[in-house]
Amino acid sequence: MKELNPLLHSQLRLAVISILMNVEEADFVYLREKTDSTSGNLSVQLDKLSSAGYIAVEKGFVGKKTRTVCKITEQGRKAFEEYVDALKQYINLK
Amino acid sequence: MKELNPLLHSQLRLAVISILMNVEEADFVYLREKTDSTSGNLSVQLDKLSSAGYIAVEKGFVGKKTRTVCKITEQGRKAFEEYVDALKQYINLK
DNA sequence: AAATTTGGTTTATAATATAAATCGGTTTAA
DNA sequence: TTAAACCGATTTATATTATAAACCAAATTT
Repeated sequence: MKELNPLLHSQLRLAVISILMNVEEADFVYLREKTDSTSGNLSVQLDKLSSAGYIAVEKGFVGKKTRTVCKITEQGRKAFEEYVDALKQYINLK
Repeated sequence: MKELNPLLHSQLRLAVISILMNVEEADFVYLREKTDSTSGNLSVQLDKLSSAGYIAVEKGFVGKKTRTVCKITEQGRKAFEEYVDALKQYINLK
């Protein structure tokens, strides 16, 4: 049985990647709301995804307020697709 | 986003349940080989599945040797199906 | 200008997964 | 026989992970 990439096999990180697969980009606040997570948890998990090269994180400003924007990378896309592929072995999709 | 039942969202437990979904029953040694896990790890995870009522574990003998046989329960089946259902939200299947 | 809110990071704690050590019994080989 | 190696499995110790609590700097509100 194929292994399930542990970086993606985590509810919050998977949710983030899943969202980022379907949008051009998403900011911190949006991700926090969509995933219904705490800022601390999200921050940590974004760091992990970013360190792995699965997402790109850019910090900027909107007016005077900071804004952290995330985008999935090509590597991230690939990892996600492989993860889904491995998962199919477990959940036996028709 | 629906939550992913943490009891099933674990590589080894998911593998076990996935196997048990497709066979009438399976013994400890078979599960250990199929999942390529250690006895210790498997034993712990079977306990958790069993305590949750997701599998039924029976200890018996084959000749003089002990044999631990596992079967998925109705509850386990249901939990697995719900898990797969929730997962679909994340992996966006066509 | 104090209090509150916003966007986020750091750090402490709780939960989890995993492997190492151990156990009761069996078979094998001396 | 009996000691060594082996088998099926459990217990326990350790490493890893996830999560929330506490915190921080800047902005906004009162």
